[in-house]
Amino acid sequence: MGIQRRPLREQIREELLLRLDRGDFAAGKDINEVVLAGELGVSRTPLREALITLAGEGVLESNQGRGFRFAPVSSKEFRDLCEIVAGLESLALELSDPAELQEMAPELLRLARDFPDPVAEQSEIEWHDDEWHDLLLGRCPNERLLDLVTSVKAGMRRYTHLIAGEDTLLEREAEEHCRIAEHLRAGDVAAATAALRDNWISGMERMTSRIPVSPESA
Amino acid sequence: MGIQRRPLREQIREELLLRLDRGDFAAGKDINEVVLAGELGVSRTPLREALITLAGEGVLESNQGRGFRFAPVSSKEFRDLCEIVAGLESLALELSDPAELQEMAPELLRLARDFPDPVAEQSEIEWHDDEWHDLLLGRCPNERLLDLVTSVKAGMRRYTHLIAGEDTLLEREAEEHCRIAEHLRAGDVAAATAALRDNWISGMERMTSRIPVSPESA
DNA sequence: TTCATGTATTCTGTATTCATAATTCAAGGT
DNA sequence: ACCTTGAATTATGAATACAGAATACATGAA
Repeated sequence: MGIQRRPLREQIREELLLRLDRGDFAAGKDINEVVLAGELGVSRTPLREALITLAGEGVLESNQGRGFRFAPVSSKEFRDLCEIVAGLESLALELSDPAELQEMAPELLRLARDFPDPVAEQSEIEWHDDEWHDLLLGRCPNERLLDLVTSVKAGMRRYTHLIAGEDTLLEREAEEHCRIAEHLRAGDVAAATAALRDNWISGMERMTSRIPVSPESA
Repeated sequence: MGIQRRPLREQIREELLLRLDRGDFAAGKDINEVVLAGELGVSRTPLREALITLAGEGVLESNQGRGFRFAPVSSKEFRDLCEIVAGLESLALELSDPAELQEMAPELLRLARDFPDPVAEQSEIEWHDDEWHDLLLGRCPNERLLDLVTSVKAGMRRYTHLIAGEDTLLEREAEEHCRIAEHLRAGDVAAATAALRDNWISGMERMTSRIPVSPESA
């Protein structure tokens, strides 16, 4: 094992995203830096650095003099994010080597069928889903594109915990992953790309009804 | 006029991008925070905040214990960035209302023909080009997408000053803008999207020979 | 001469302190 | 009763201080 020596700001960022997944933070709620820094056991400096990073990713908003707040959720923004990720992941697939995609198709199919039990931990399900997408895109030679996908997906984390515990949605997700993998196995990248787009668009529609109306309208 | 009260970190970020356009910084060169903060007349705190933001946008790299450095340029990365921007701008165009696009086509055409003199300031040429693209995409309802485009383009600023002073390139750029605008005027968004993609891809090819070999290979 | 090792210096990463903008609350006036 | 105004409080934005890692340098041994 290697001794991990990473900047606090990165560890803090990840911890905050984890808490976001757990639904710890009320969207739209202002963040008190002193209190949060105390909870995390760090000083305000690296905390603020993490907050600034997250603001850049769209997870937080910052207003002059009023500090940071978790950006309120809205179905509009969620749809926007889905469109972006759909576009980016499709692009990544198009830029990948078709031969390599075909090569890893069986593995993708296996993983898609091996979807975790609906009773499994929510976090495990999400991890499995991320894993699948990461494997799918991993061969894309455009590294910046992959980084960008990761960053945009971080901005979607505010929404993922809203979908918790819907068995039918899970099954459909697994189904769609299978379909994508089968297209790849058949060597039809264009069809796989289209299916991937559908995967995000349908996910968007499935989710959109579950997003509470913006508490901003008050 | 309103009194401007913006965080120092934002002003610093812009100043650094400006200096980048001027080619002030040697790519790959380490940044000395104390020296740079002194030059800018600010303390290290807001400077570091700006550096972290720029690192998130891919303009800078950060290594634990060694601070920040301007990410070295490489034709590989430039191609990656062009692919991304081509994809994002195309997507933005597809998501825009075709009717509105057609409506503003004449304005786009006018601006494209009104390209600045080749003898004009490099900064003015770049400004004009950005302006054109901003106008083209401005009607896209996906705000997050537009923010993302802006952010990715910031990461390309390390490359723009390399193209300075090439008349033929300028002419071709203007030509391509005209073609895109004409497709829009004809109501053919698909053709305009394809032309926009070509605009970035050809820009990539025009530029790629001018990028010095990575000083990293040493 | 060259390589290794110990030491000094430099600079980053983090904590702490300070100044000022924003908010809250209470008192006074309409 | 309600609105305005101003003081007190709170929290952010920025500057400074501090500790430790990384680098450079010099000294000594092979």
